[in-house]
Amino acid sequence: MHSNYYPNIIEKKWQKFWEEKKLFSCEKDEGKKKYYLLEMFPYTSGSLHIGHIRNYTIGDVLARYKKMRGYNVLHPIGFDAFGLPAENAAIEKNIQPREWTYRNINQIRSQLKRLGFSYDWEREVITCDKDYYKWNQWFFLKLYEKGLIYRKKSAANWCPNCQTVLANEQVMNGHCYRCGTEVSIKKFPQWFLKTTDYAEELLRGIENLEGWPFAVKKMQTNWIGQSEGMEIKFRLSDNSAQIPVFTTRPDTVFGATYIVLSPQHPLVREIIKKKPQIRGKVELMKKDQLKKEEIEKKGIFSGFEVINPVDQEKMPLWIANYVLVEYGTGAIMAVPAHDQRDFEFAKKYNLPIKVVIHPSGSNLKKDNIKEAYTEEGVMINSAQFNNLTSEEGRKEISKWMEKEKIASHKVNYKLRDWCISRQRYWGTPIPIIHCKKCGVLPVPEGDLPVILPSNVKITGKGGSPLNKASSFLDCRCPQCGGQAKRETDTMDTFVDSSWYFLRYTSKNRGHLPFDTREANYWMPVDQYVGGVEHAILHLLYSRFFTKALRDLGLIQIKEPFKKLLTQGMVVKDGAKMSKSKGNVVEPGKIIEKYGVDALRGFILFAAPPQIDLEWKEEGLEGIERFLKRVWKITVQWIEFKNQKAIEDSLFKETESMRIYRPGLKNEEKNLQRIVHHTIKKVSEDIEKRYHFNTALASLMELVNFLYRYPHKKSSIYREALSILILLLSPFTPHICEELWQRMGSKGSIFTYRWPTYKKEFLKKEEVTVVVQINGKLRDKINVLAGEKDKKIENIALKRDKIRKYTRGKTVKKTFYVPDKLINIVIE
RNA sequence: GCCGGAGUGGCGGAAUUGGUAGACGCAGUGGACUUAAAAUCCACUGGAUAAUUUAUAUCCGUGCCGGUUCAAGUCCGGCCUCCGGCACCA
Repeated sequence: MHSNYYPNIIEKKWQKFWEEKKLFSCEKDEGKKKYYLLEMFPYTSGSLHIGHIRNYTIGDVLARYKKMRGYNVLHPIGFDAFGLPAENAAIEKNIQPREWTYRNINQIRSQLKRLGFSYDWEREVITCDKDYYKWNQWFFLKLYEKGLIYRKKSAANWCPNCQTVLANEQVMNGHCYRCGTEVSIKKFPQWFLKTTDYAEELLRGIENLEGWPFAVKKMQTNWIGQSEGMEIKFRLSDNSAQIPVFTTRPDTVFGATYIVLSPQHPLVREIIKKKPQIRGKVELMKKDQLKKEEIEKKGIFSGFEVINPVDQEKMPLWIANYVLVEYGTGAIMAVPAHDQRDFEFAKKYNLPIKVVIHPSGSNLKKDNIKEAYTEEGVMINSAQFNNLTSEEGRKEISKWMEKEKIASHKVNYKLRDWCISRQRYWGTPIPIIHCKKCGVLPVPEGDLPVILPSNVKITGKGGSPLNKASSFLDCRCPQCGGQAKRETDTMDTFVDSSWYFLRYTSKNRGHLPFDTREANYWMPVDQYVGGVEHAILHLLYSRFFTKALRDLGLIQIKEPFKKLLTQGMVVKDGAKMSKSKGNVVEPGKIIEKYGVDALRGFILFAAPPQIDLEWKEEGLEGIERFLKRVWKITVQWIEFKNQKAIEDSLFKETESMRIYRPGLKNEEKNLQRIVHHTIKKVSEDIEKRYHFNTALASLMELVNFLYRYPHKKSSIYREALSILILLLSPFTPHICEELWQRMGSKGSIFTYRWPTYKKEFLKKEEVTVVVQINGKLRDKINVLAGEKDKKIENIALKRDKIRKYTRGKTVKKTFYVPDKLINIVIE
């Protein structure tokens, strides 16, 4: 046994021990309180970097802590393995995506094991395994049956040279990332999940997510984007068609001076039939609108007129690029006086402006306004609604329009249905068959999984690779038995990650995606830890999936993640660590030099988890120093004792250490108080605030105190030491396990209970009270704790330093904060 | 433009409910140990002024301006800067 601290030796030893003893594998146990801790599983595009390690270290501290608190902890891990990077690697390195992916998985898995995280490896999930993606297909069928999946034409980025679809991140300034050709937009049928069916529930559910960061909830709320208003029916002056429009400002309806259709609005097709001369312009506008950069407003006059149903006024009908077809009704009423966009458009095309809202107390003239007045105000030019405030106007006009049957109340969402089609190889094949005779048919459940063929050539050119794999493509129609073709789209990888947390709950899951009884025991995830970049999509899709699966009767919960912790990035020299910036730190080298515990300690100590972490190697040295100090005082103590004495004195009880004892000497009482204070501080920092940095700081203070403590052979010192090791163990588990065993324990430290503190031992007998004169610190006095304010005042007023200030003045008032501070107000 | 978040020493950060601003650590300075270095240990370490035999004393200080309060990093009003999200959503 070495008397020096060699992290690499002890770390490997205990990692092996934990794995062999299956210390962190868990089973459903109704008699025990469960705790499901989940970290976002790694994407298998390379090896782990410091950011991952930060994520998993945060989770690991919580998992180990909860275990010591007596919870039945589920702490699983897996691999998010489908996706575009594997195809890119296939093209660049001439390697099969599967081979490349599994190589990465093996690499990451061995990294995770070398880091000693407390995972239950028996529950591992790999999303590109057929046993996993089979269930993506199965859910697809179930949701299809329920009418939650449909197919429609939709636009995608298209490279005309490579003849392939591009993901947004493959489009660089409007050009193909591979060949540099200008990217165009192509429309073709794709598969959609009806997330909008759940828009309202997804929105309302946010309110109940008490353990989620406010910022994430806000982002999801904005993303769902609910707005309430009226749908008003305008009609063409020749009565040939109705044009419903959505507005959140029915109070401005008398101010509408023209109506605008999106170029993609269905009515535009009818208009073109009657006015073929605008066809070219409209087609051009449609194309322009699909581009992201387009900002200049452009319009085409349709030649038609529309009647405003509230006053029968006629107004022109325009087609313009600033109206989106996907939102509302694809048409708007334009109120240039009170909407900035309409204002700009009206100015450009010389359209009338009609003021219907005044700022209260001042006048607004249509000829001299420079921008739209979008605030609240008082109504004018609005018939019987004049002189109402805009707020009242909204209510009254809405009521009146509903009565007149010209409008109805409407709630709109920005949230769109989720397009899950990807024209890619490395993903879950969508289980659909296209038959010329029978049409679009789902693959029968018994035929699942539809296996992704291997040895498909990935070239990055000429559409989806599956289109060229005839063994995959050709099949029999499940209905007529004739020749048919398989769907070649694969699923968005976000489908994989929308339910993986359910899969983890069951160990035996051969014939089901997960065991419902297991899922009902373990779910919801009590604590989810991951990057804030997933604040919207992944978390929203998972919430959607959970609700959809609940409606399929597969689970009982409404929300998948009870608490969410979003950790900050790891930065170095002021920039996010990335290969392109050349500031990546190689974790393997750090571990070799300092050990896993020092790396964990640094990550946890340098900043609270929610904020960005600045990588500084000097900081690691500081933690290493601290760990050596812990090592030194413990090993020193062990050397004082013979092994027999250790066994006799220690670890008789598995509950917390005794360190509560009456009749102690002063310095012992001091030690007792500091130990109890540290227990409280560390427990609360972990549990209530995730402030691991301050928890470690208080442990450092305890170590500093123990360093100076004179009676290193006393039993209270031994108890303090063992509590220190227990409190430190979730943060730096390996060194603590080693020291714990050396101190004489037989079992793992993680089978011991977390220490608890007693309030009575937190109290000081003597306290330092700050004396302020008019709020400024002037003196400090040491007094017995719990003294009355009058007594403190008397003592303070007798002090020389204080008399200097009070001489010749009168004391007006004093404020006393018990055992802390007295403020004497003079003159 | 809209919606969030954040600004504290040379640096990372602490101050949890309005009550000693700067815990803990890094870096730095001085000293001990050593033939020497590393390691370790001890002390100091926000700024300014005064004093220095000693102790210290006074003022300033949490992005800026103002307010509330006996007391403000913390609360209120108005700005500035940075970071993140959304963005022609009617």
